[in-house]
Amino acid sequence: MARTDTRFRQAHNQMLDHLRTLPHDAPLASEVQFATRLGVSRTVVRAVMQKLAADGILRQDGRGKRLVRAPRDKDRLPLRDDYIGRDELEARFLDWVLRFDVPAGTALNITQLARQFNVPTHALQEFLASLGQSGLIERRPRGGWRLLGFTADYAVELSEFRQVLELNAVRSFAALPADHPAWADLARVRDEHLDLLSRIERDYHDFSRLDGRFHALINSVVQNRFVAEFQKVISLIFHYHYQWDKTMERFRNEAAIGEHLRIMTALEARDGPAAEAAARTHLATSKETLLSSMRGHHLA
Amino acid sequence: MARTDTRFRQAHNQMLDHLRTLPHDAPLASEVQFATRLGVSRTVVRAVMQKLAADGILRQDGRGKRLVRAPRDKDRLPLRDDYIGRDELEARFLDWVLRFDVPAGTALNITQLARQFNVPTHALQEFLASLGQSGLIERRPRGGWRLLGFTADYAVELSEFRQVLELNAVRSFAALPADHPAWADLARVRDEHLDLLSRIERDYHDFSRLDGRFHALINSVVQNRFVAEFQKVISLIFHYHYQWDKTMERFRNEAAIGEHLRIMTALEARDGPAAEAAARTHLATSKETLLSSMRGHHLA
DNA sequence: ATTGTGCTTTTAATGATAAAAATCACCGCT
DNA sequence: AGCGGTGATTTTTATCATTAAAAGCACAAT
Repeated sequence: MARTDTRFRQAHNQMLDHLRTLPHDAPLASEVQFATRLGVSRTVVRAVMQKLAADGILRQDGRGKRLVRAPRDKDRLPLRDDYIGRDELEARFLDWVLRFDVPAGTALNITQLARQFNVPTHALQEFLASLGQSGLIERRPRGGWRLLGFTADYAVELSEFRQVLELNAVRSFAALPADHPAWADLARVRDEHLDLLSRIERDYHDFSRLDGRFHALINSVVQNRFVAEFQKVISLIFHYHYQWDKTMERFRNEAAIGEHLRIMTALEARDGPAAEAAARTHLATSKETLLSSMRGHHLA
Repeated sequence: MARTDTRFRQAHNQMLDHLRTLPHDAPLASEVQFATRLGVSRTVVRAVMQKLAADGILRQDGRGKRLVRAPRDKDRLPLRDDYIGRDELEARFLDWVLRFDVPAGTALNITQLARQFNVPTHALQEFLASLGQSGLIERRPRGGWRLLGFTADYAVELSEFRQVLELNAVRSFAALPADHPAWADLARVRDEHLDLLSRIERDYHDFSRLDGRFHALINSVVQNRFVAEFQKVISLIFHYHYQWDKTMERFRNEAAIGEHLRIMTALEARDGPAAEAAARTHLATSKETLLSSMRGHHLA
């Protein structure tokens, strides 16, 4: 077969919902209006109209379209469980790779993966291609894909790259003019750190999100699409690993809060070099945590 | 139809070439040996063998395969002009985008582009997806692709990103131990600069390649797959723009050689800060050149 | 002039299909 | 038994025809 008619079915059902709100024998809006309202092309609207006319729900002659009878529940078209979207696919794929510790060098099987993730093979192909630049995946010369895998090497290089980007961001941050809105954000995030620190015993789990916000803030002062793109990969991977390594979690998080605070204090004092040094320390810790988490997971 | 049989045809012709070197009635090697020699799977070898047997060129019963008659020229299978490879596609695509100055926001037409570049639609899809991270291209929500375009913004951000990476590389370079092989490479590249400078009047065109080698050398000391990946994009784009902006080319190149030499002198003196400063100057010039080249091209 | 509809053309997502690779099963020889 | 080979079968992936959806065109009605 070809394209799914999911769009048609959804539009059809939405149209039923709309018709139900209308009084009997009411005149209907134009095709273009419906098209924009439902977010589909006019072709789909026309197909829906025709179906509805055939089912005796409305009558159409030219532009004089009218409601004939109220739609019933059995008029709805069932829609098969749809394919998952791109973001969902990304999440599931990374989860699979990282959680099951797929060995480096594994040849990926498109068909099998496509079934596993419930996507058409094409979508998977495209997804893998888009992952190409992240260095996790490689195209085999004679077709097929190979998972390069999330190795220790990879983690080291990722951390170093992260360090390059983030130290640069810290330097830029320290040089911001006093009236830049980022300073207000920084004060807010600092308070959140202090707040979390006061109740760390109980809520140490909340650190992961705060960590994400902190690094996002630091990097936000560098307006650069390439940096932003990589930041996505980086935060994704670090985020995933934080989820597992539960050893010493409370301790690690408390220490990390301290390191964050030192960076922020130095920044607020406009002391660039001190901020850079503090950031360097923090990133080193972060790298160590990532590596040890990998070692632990690998032995498991 | 399905997969092309290009592989089969190529293997077939290669096999003919091989058979021609053999004496009459000679016994042939095993299928596996041919498979590895021709770089294809055994299935293809068998298909070729069968065809050759059907054409009366060889006789096969079990493992006793023998040459029956020498192959003639008309036994060769014609192979239709094959699809172009990935690198070729990349080159052509960038050439198209940059040279024809395709306006930002243009919706790309897969089918048309596939015809234009002589690739199957699928290959193009995959290529566009792989370009996703480069920020030149965007997936439209309801299918299709949009060219974000090579705008001034893009050039600025690319240059800044390049600066972050390359300054980091320069710092690493200055800190290398004295016995690192990169120092020898540096001396060689420096001599090449001096050499080109002495004959700049005539050979100023040769600078583009030397420039590429210089920056590649600087970045080679950072062993990082992410850096390497981006370096590819960066050098590609800068390379393309160098090709057009012919204004003042001789002057620009001479000046650039001087800037390169200053960086190298500082490096050889192990003066990190001086090298960084020189690199900063050079990258600023480079950025200006790129921007002005774009302005010139845009008005044309 | 604007808004709407009927009809046609174009485009891209999907599944079927065939080529190629990988795997299995078995044989003959040492 | 173990190695090197062939025959047959089973995946697996690149390509293409097909169809839903979008875009475009011409004209009618207000």
